[in-house]
Amino acid sequence: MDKQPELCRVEDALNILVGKWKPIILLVLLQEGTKRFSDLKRRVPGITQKMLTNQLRELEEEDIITRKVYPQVPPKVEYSITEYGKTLEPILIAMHEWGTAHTIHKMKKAQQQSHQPS
Amino acid sequence: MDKQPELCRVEDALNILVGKWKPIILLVLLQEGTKRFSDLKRRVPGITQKMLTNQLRELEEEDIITRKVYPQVPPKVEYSITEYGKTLEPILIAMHEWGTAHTIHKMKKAQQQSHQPS
DNA sequence: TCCAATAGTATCATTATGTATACTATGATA
DNA sequence: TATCATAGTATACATAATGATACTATTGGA
Repeated sequence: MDKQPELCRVEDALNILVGKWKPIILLVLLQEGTKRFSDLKRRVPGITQKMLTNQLRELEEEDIITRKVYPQVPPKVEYSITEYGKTLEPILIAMHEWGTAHTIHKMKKAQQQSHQPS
Repeated sequence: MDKQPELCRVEDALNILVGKWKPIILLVLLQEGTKRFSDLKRRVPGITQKMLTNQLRELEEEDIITRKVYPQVPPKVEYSITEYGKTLEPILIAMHEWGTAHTIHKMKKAQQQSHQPS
């Protein structure tokens, strides 16, 4: 009856980390602290306003970041990691390390193949 | 000039872990060992043959799993985690634990909101 | 001769995700 | 009065990911 739902909890972490832009947004906020919208946009080259807004809203919805609006003109909005969001840091770092090692792994594999053609 | 490429290595781990089905496929293979195609299909409810094939091919391409074909009729193909693939286990487990905690976090939040309506 | 079983492909439809571009509000400043 | 800046929203469009369904090859057995 019960289809091993416990195996699928990984998805919950994944859904927060994925989206082409979330990891880098989170790493920037973790490593560099609170940032305003336009600073984030500059810090994440290539992202469109729509996607940045979109990803920030999703992260806010999950309590990973907070959004603070200053009632000024021109507008000022600051985004920060929450304490809860900081609990993701070990995963982010583990993934970052694995990702780096994996990039090297792939380079080595590609080299071997160029030395030993089929 | 250089746009902090090191921040994006997370993506490499992510690209292997994501796809709606990869985490559960990997967890099944890690926890239950070698499995044939049809067993995996049964073990991952809801996946289509196309997606299972697709995800397995991508994992194989990255050296995370191996594919062993037995020249029989009807065909028999076995999939296993590689030693290299096993290096993903800590991340998978960390994500699984975080995901479980996060599910609880969301439940509590939902409860609070039902007790304190706006 | 026809069917069953396994491990797939092939084709098309649907959704999700991402991009491009234009547009808005406000008040300070030129 | 026109222009700038910020933090968006709205709209249309393009591409990629996923899903549903039907189909294939092989050969031992009914």
